[in-house]
Amino acid sequence: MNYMPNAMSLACADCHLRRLPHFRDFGDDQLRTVDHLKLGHRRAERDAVLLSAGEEAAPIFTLFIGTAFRLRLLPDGRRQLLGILLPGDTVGLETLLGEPPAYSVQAASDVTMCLLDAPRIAQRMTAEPWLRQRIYALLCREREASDELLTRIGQCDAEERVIWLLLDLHARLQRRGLATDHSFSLALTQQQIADLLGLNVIHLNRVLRRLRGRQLVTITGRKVVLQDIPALQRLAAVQPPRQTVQVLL
Amino acid sequence: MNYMPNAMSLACADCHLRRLPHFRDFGDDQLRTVDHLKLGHRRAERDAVLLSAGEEAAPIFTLFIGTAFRLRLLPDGRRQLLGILLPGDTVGLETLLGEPPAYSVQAASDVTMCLLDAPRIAQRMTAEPWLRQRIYALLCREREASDELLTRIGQCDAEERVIWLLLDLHARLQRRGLATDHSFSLALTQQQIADLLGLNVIHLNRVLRRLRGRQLVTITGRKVVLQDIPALQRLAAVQPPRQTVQVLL
DNA sequence: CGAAACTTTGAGTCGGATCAAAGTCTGTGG
DNA sequence: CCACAGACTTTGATCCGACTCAAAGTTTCG
Repeated sequence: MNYMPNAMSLACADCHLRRLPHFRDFGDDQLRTVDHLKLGHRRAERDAVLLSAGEEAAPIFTLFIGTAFRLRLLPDGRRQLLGILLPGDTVGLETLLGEPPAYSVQAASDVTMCLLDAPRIAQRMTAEPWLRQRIYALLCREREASDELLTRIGQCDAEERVIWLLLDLHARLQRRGLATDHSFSLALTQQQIADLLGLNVIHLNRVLRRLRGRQLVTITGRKVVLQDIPALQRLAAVQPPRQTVQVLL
Repeated sequence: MNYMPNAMSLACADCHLRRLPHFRDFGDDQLRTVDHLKLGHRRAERDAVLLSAGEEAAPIFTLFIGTAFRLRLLPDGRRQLLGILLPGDTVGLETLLGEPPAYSVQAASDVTMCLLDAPRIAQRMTAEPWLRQRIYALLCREREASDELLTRIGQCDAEERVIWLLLDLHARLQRRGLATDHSFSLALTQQQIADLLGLNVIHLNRVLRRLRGRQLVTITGRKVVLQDIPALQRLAAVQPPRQTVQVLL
C-alpha cells in the first residue's frame, strides 16, 4: 500500500477539526510541533482497507473526514467490528512501538485521513511531556471504548445494544459539532452495525423497525432521528459519558 | 480503602516472577530503578475489591500471587468481566495519567499484589525511555486482549468461547511456568466464567459437561485438564498468540 | 434503465435463557 | 471429627430471543 499523501498539507492551525469549540486548545508552540508531525492528507474510497492487521510499519493517522471502523477477522470469515472511527479519531498507535496492529481498519464512507509521521512522533515524545500524555490518554480511551462495547455485547439484549450504539454515536458526533440535537447522519450499513453489535442483520433490522414503530428512533437512508432521547437513555441504561475529547492531529 | 503495604518489601531482583525464563530480563540499573518504584506487597482475601471504578488516585499494582479480574457493572446489577489477571499482570495504568479507572478489579482467590508508586513512575517515565515503552506496550496489550474477548463474545458460540478461554488461560499460565503441558489450576467459579464469556451459568455448565463427555476437557474442582489440545484449537479457531510477555514489577 | 447493494418481510428452528430444585463441596464451629 | 450453613455445581423442564433460509422490495449509481 502506498501511504504517501496525495493532497497538499494543511497547517494544523487551519484544520477544521481544531475550530470545534470542545477540542482542547493547543498553544502556539504545541501547534507548531504537531504541524511538524503531519505527513499530509490522503483520501480513500469507501470500503478501502486503511490499515491491515499484522502489517509491518503500519500507518498512524487521524480520520479527517468520513467514517471508518476497526475490525478483526476470524479464520473462517466471521468478522467483528471493534469500534467506529469518527472525524478526529486517531488509529494505529501501536506503530509508535514498532508493533504491527492486531486489527484492520476499513473505510465506511469515502474518507480523508491526516497521516502522521510515526518515527518523528516517537522521537518528539521524548522531549515533549504533553505529547506523551496525550497519546497515552488516547490509548486509555480506546481501551475504555473496547471495554464498553464488550460489556454491551456481553450483557445487553439486541434492543439495548442498538439504542446504546445510536446514543453513543450521537453523543460523539455532537461533541464534534457533526450532529443536531436529535439527529445525525450514519454512514454504516445494517450489516456493519450488526457485525459491531454481535447481531444478525435480519434481527437487527427487525429491532430497528420495532423502535420506529414505538416512535423512538427513525432511520431513513443515512439519517437517524432520535425522537425521544430520555426514553432511549432509560431503555439502554446508559451511564453519563466522559465529556473529554482527545485530539491528536 | 487502605493501600499501604502490609508486608515487607521484596527486592525486585529476588522476586519469583523475575526468575521465570520468559520474563524479559532487566539490566541491573533498570532493576534498581524498578525496585525504587515499588511501595511493597499487600495481601487481600478472595472477593476483595482491589480497585474501584471511578476511584480517585486508584492504586496501580502488579498481581503477585493469585488470580483477579477486571469488571464493569451496569446500573441494574448485571456485570461483565473484562479480563482475568494472572501473576505478573499489572492493572491501574490510568492512574499514571491521574484518571480514575472505568473498571473495578476484584480478587478471584486470595491474592498478593505488588503495589507501585504512581507519581514516582510518572516522574521516572520522563527520564527513562525503556520504562515509557514498557508501560505503553502494556496498555497496547490490554487493549488487544479486550478486543480479542470482544471478538469471541460477538462472533463465537458458547462452546467456542469456553474452549478459547481455557486455551488462553493455559497458554498464559504456561508462559509463567504455572501450568503443565496439559493442565492448570483454575481459580474461577463457573459464575465468573459465565460473566466473562457473556453466558448464563447453567448453560456454561452444560457446555463444560458436554466437553467432558467428548473427552476434550476435564474439570474437577480447581483442576482443568486439556485432554486434546490440537482438537480444541481446531474447534475454537484459535490463532497463534503473541509470545511476548510484558512485566512491570 | 439495469445491476448491484442494501433493506425489509415471512416462516421455521435452535441456542441459550429462565425457573425450580437437587446434589456436592468447603469451611467453620461445636 | 462431625454437623451444619452457605456457596457452588449439576440436572430437568420450558420458553423465547435471535439465527437461518428464502425471497421480495428498495435504493444507489453507472
